[in-house]
Amino acid sequence: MTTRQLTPFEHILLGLICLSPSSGYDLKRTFAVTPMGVYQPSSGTLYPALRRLEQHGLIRAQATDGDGDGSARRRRVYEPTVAGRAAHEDWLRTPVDPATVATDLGLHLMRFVLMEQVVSPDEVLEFLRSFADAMAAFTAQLEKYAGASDGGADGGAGHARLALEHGLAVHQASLRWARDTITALLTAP
Amino acid sequence: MTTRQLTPFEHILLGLICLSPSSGYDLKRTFAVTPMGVYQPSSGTLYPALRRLEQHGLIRAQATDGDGDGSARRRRVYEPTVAGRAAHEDWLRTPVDPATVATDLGLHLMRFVLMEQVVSPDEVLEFLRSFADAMAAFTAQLEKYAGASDGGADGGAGHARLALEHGLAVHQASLRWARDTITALLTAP
DNA sequence: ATCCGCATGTAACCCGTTACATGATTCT
DNA sequence: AGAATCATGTAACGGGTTACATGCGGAT
Repeated sequence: MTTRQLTPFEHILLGLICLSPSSGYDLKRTFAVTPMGVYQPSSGTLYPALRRLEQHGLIRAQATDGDGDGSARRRRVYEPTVAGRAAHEDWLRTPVDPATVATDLGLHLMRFVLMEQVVSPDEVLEFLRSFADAMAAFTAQLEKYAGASDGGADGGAGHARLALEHGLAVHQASLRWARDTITALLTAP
Repeated sequence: MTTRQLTPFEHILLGLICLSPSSGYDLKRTFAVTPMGVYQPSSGTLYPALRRLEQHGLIRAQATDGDGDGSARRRRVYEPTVAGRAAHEDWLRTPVDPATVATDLGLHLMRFVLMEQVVSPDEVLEFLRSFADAMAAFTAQLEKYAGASDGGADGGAGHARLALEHGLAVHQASLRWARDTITALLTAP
């Protein structure tokens, strides 16, 4: 089986199911209630994605147990298979790609969240260090742009320049967070 | 004509063409060279999008002028039509939707960049104020989450909590930028 | 003469969005 | 009984990604 690689969304679903077995509706509520609710997957996105994960053999619907009484509401509660857990941990351990750290910022944060209690604290620190390095390189790149535009025709007060400073401020905040988090994880267990 | 509304990418292309007439390749280079190069549109994205804009009557290929000599390289340089400029300015003037300010952060920044010299300084300030208000509401929401998780089972040191603080830091930086930019635009012409 | 960069496209594939459809269960 | 919520789906549509195709111009 060629196992075409999963989409980010599928990876996140798999991760949430590894966290605790869930039905599609559970996952929907998770997105709705938690701070990651900035993204609200629709039924048309969610259920087909779960089916794909199932067909790849990464998750399995818990036997609703066709017990005699039909009282139980029709629910498909998924749990990870062995291959599913392995794929998820592989994903968590994927090295940080400096080229994607700015575009896929939220995805990296999701990885960090899902790493808890799955990979070792050392690996978490290694992840954060790579993340910080990539972010530092990115902000340096932006600063180079800013420096270059200093002698520009518009004197450097145009909207483009201001927007550049927004990017700089935001990513510097991200970088600062990463460094603070590293030290926080080092001092406190 | 029903004029189905444009995608964000199409809006940005239209805006760049309004800035200065460009060919597809010019636009590609623009994305490659400028700080917005975080997104690198492929040919398969760019050229069909330009054709769609053309079919909507928003841009028009400058007559390459079928002059006698075939020396000129085959290039399609687009310029905005009257309807195109109107659509672009309408887009720039679209009120800030608080619900999308966090998810479509980059898009709002692009709007700000393209506003320069197209809409009035007053409108720019109004945009920034709406943006700042929406961002303030968003950070307040995140702070509410953070406060609620204080008494959580994990004591509030888990990765989820840390990731929440990342979001808070980043969006607070964005908010600070908006406020600083407002005052900067007020003091300096 | 050849290779690399310019310049524009096309086609398959697939995922996400939107909207609609369908039942079962609990609440009032 | 009727409404709202739970719960899972399907179908059409459109756009982005990837990969491939093509042809001309200048450089070595």
